[in-house]
Parts: sequence; structure tokens; C-alpha cells
Amino acid sequence: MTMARANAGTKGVARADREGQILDIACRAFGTAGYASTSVADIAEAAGISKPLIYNYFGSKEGLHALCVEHAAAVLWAEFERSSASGTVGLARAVVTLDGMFRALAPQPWMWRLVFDPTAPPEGASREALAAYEARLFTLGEDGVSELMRLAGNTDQDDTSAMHAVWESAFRALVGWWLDHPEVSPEQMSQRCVRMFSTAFGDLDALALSARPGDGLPELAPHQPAPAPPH
Amino acid sequence: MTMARANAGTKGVARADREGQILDIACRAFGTAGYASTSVADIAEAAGISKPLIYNYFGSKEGLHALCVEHAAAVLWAEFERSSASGTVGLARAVVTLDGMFRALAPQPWMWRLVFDPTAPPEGASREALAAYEARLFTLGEDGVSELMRLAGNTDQDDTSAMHAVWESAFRALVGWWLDHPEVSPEQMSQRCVRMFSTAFGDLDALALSARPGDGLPELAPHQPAPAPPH
DNA sequence: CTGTGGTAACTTACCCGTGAGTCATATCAA
DNA sequence: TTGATATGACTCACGGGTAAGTTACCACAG
Repeated sequence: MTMARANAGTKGVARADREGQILDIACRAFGTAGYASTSVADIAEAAGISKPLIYNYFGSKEGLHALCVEHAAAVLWAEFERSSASGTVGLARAVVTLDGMFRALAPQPWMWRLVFDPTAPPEGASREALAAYEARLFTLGEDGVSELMRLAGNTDQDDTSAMHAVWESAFRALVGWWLDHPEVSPEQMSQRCVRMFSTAFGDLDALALSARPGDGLPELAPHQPAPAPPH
Repeated sequence: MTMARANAGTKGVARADREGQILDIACRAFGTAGYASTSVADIAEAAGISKPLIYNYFGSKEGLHALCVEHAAAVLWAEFERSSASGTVGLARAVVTLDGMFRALAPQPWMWRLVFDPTAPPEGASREALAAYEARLFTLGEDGVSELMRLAGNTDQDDTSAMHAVWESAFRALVGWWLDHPEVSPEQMSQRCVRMFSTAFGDLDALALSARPGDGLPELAPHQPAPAPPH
């Protein structure tokens, strides 16, 4: 489509264009079928080119995968950072983070599995590319969780660590549930999250839920007044 | 060790004994390294026998894996059933279920990964062996969650479905955290869970936490009086 | 008590499909 | 001619699965 300035001695598509095109296809393939069950030949066929071209440009399957992961992580983590800088705290920040993730993922849902792929090689370039991002995310989450735990009167180190694990797991479960229900819009899903948090922890408004209007977060609308919260 | 009725023309170890031995080794191997990264040759070597013997006795890698999964699922699900029949309800039942799982897993922690192995074949004998168990577990969990949701005033179908996903995910996260901390005893971990639930949802005694004494569940001992619960 | 046949247990050496990675070569713009 | 894009045809390692043979033990005939 775009010719993008073919260099001297160039036949066919310019390298930069081709690389971008391959990368895009590879992201979808790895993110849809997983690393292990995606062969380089598959990607080449999907991209309408031959296998050696991929090796010419990316060196190895893992090299290509590393770039895909890098790309996906950059997109998703930018969203995490944005949420963490939104000025909200506590459960409100959790909701904001989820909402941002739904919106970021809506046009390219495969990015999720690309980053959290259990069949990805346990060590190597792509893993190391993720490590830095994960460390950053870990501190973000740990901070938020430990803050909430402190407010609730529990300062135990290991309790906080375990609670953090639960939070990350719950986060993934919510995103996973949403990915399994493609007919649900990000807005609807965010509202569902608000309702669920409200159901689990009682009225959120009482807990410093101060999402600023115009932030993209839909108005908080609990499903029901919840006449009998669990606590 | 046991000679187990040697039939005519029998050399070496009797088939039943050998099968049990191989199965045991295979459970550990699959449960430790995962299905995908465990080769039949690995298992044969670990068992001190040759590869064809495994094929003689189990037919295929997947046949062997199916038996391992069946065994592990039977053990773990028996524990689930036991918990569900313990007469507790709500969050107390959650704690009882977790406690039972910690105790069941303590002597053979690899059983966990055997059942929840993301690298296991997505279809085939082992998957079908799990399907029935999973269906049963699903209804157990869904019932408990929907009961709690109803108490909290939320009867939305999809909210319940998503909350169930979160609960299962949280359950796995807690077990996973424990497996990552081998120095923590099941008793300690159960107490940690009680503390965490208490921290998240407020004092549990107020919520029909009626674990019967002598049930094996340690006495409930919240970390701190939690002077300022989240709600 | 001996040898001889039958069978279960077990192994060595192989087949073969799959998929990562490579090499020599072809095409075409400048 | 040169150099960048591009490919058909290949090598190779790995792992699931198999064919054919070997060993040890028991039963029983002589």
C-alpha cells in the first residue's frame, strides 16, 4: 500500500515496510495460537512470503518473538503507567487500570496472550524483554496492594505478597473473562467490574473512589443498591 | 519388594508393579516439568527402564499422561468433594476448601501442576478425563459464588460468571503462592488465608464462619483486630 | 534332574514426521 | 555491475512410535 521510499537496488517491498508487515502478522499468530504451536512457516504463509525472508530479517524464531513481545509489552505497559499516573488510589485505581486495559485491548485482543503466553520459551531474548516490564508492574501492583492492606490493618509482609498474587490473578481472570465474551464492550465490562467490586467490598464511593470525570471512565453505576453488603 | 504373584514365564518385575512404578515417576515428571517438555525417554530414564516398555504398557505418551491426570484429579477432587460436604457455607467453605487442598498437596505438590498444565494437549484422552471433574468443580464453585453474590444483592448472571472466574483464579493464585513458598506449612497457609479474607472482607466471624472444631482446620486467628476494615 | 518349549519382561536399533535454520540462486532497480 | 529483495530445496536435531530380538523364569516330558 505505502511505497515508503524504496532504496537503491530495491526490488519488491522495502525492508522497513516488510518488517512491519511481518511483525504485525507474527503478533497475531503468536498471540492467537501461542508461541509453541506457531511455526515460522505458518507466519511466512500468512504474510504471503517465504520462510528464509523471515530469517534474513529477524535471525530466528525467538528473535521475531522477542520483537513481538517487546511491542505488545510497550503498548500494555504504557497503559499501566497511564493508569498509575491517573491520580486515583485504592480500588478506584484498580478500576481505572482495568478500564484502560479493556480499551487498549479492544482493537487488538491478541496482545494479551502474547504477553502472558505459558508456551513461550522460559528463558531467552523474549523473556528478558519482559523481565524489565514485569519488574516495573510488580512494584506498581505491590504498592497499591500494600497500601490497601495497610489501610485494612494488615502489614504482614508475606500476607501482602500473597494478596498481590491474588490481585494479579484476579486481574488476569477479569481480562480473560472479557476476552471470552467478545460481545461485551469495554465500557460494559468496566461497569461490570465496578459492580463486582461493589458487591464484594461494599459501596465503593465510601472508599475514596474519586475517578475524575472526563477521564474516559464511565460513570459509576452499581447494579443494585446492594441492600445487604457482605460486611 | 513385593513379589505380587509371579505367573508362568515371568522375568524381572511383575507388570502391575512396574506399571505403578512408571506411573509414579511419570506423575512427578509431568507435574514438575509439564507435559510438553517431558519426553517419554526422560521418564524411561528416570524409571531406569527403556522406552518401548512404556509403550508396551501404556500405548502412547498421551495414554500415560491420561492415567497420571486421572490419578491426580481423583485425589484432588476427592478433597473438593470432602470440603463441599463439610457443612460449611460461604467464605468459611472457601477456607475449608483451601485448607483441605493444602493438606492434600503437601506430600505431593506436583499433583497441582499435573492437573492445571497449560502445555497439556488441548484435546485427547487426558483432557476428556479432566472434563468430567472440571464440570463437577464448576458447579460446586458456581453454586458457592452465586450464593454469596445473592447475599450481597447481586443476581446478575454474567456478574456471577465473572466472579466465579475471579474466585477460581484467586484460588489458584493462593495455591500457587504456597507452592512457591515450600517452607510454609499447610496450617500456616490456612491461617494466612483466614487473615487475608479477614483483611479483605472484614471480620469473618460475623459472616457465618462456623468451621466446626476438630475438623482439622486450625483455630481462626486474625493477624490483627483490623481497626479500620476497608468497608 | 535335565532339557525343551512357551511366555512374560525387557532392550537395541531403527523409522519417520515435524519444524528450526541454511545455502545457493534468481530477479530486478539503480 | 552491484546490491537489495526474495525463494526453492535442502540439512539437521528432536521426539514419538515400532519391529525384531534377547533374557529369564516356569511347566512339564522323559
